[in-house]
Amino acid sequence: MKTSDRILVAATVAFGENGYDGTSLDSLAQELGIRKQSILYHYPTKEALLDATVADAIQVLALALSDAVTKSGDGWDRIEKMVRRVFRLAIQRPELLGLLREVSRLGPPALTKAVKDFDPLIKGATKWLKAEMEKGKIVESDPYLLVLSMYSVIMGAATEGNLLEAIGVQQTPRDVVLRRKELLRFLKSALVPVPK
Amino acid sequence: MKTSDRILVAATVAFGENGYDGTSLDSLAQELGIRKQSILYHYPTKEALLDATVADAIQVLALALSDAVTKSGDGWDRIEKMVRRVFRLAIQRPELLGLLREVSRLGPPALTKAVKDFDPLIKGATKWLKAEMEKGKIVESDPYLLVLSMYSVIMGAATEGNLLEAIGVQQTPRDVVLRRKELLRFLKSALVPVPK
DNA sequence: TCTACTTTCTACCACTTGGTAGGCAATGCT
DNA sequence: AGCATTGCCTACCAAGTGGTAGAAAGTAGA
Repeated sequence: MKTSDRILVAATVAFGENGYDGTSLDSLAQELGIRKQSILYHYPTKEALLDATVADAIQVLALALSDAVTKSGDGWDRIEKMVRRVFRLAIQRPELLGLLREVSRLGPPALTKAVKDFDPLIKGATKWLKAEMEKGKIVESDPYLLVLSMYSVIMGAATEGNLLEAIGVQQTPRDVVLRRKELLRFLKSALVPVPK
Repeated sequence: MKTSDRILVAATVAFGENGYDGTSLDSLAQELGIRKQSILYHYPTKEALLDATVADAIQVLALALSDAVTKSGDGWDRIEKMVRRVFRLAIQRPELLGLLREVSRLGPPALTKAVKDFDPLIKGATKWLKAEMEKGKIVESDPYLLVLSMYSVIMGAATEGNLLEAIGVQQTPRDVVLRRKELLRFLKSALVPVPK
């Protein structure tokens, strides 16, 4: 693995879990067994490193989502597959979603760039939801607000490992499955029209 | 207002918006027009200051919730009033919820203490939900998971001001009301049993 | 082998961090 | 008045911050 990629991965984990301000280039370098100046060779500033991790995280997320889209039908089936896919990502690489949340807290300029990368995804989802609503497969409502609601639900459920641990909630795979199931029931009852 | 209280308020805002690591005692002091050492007189360490802000935030939140409880009936009415109350808090003092989210990211030891303060609230809510389920006023499901789901939904909706702003979503009072309405519809369809 | 280029390193630097030591004025009690 | 306590201050400090300058080591092509 190339050094620049190793740095990227380690930085994503560190920024996602300890926050941007909570991560020093020195500690990052130590973790990687290199000097801080080697990091600054590949990424000229700490902020540039952050931008790179965010762009990468969004790309990974977009890939996962488009993968779920191609492998799903329409209506509720697609939403369910997307949620499952994101949950899998949240389990395999929790730092990715943590990083995105961190960026939204940091605000501009990092957030502005991130949103630019993310916008096509949101636009696509909104358009698709609108079409599904017209077909009667999804409950009529503001699709934009719906995307945002779903985003926050999924993000919340996927990034609360720390909190759950502190509360004393078990974190076995079985429990994660249960929580995902509950979340899906939640979403389904809110999105799927009641057959008359 | 006592200096120690002024420090507490300013620290809550700063920790909630810029994060714990993103807030320096110097900048905090400058904002208040005092010296850093005056802060350290009232709160011996930065961590002690954090603990104080968290304890205060939880107390405010608990008060708001118990207020909503006393002014509400049962079943869905109570949930709706609680959500409205939390939303009002999120608009008036967004830093409070931001701080709680920050603490859950920071992990122990701050999180451990916070959870200890928070636990009675969760326990109470769980117990109440259970009773309502038995009365058939709320959909049957794991009350514990339900509390957590609701927590993340509300928290997400309430703390995403930054993100919405970056996306370009309007933030006028009217828009906030719309989002709250959408969230309530979301929760209601998931929680209230369909009358047969 | 010489040379050009890439990569990583050592050596610094100015600045900021949380925290200590101790002084000094105001306040209130005896 | 004398005196202790409270509250805020100045003066420091050791450690850590992101970042610069430039040397050394490897690598590949001529």
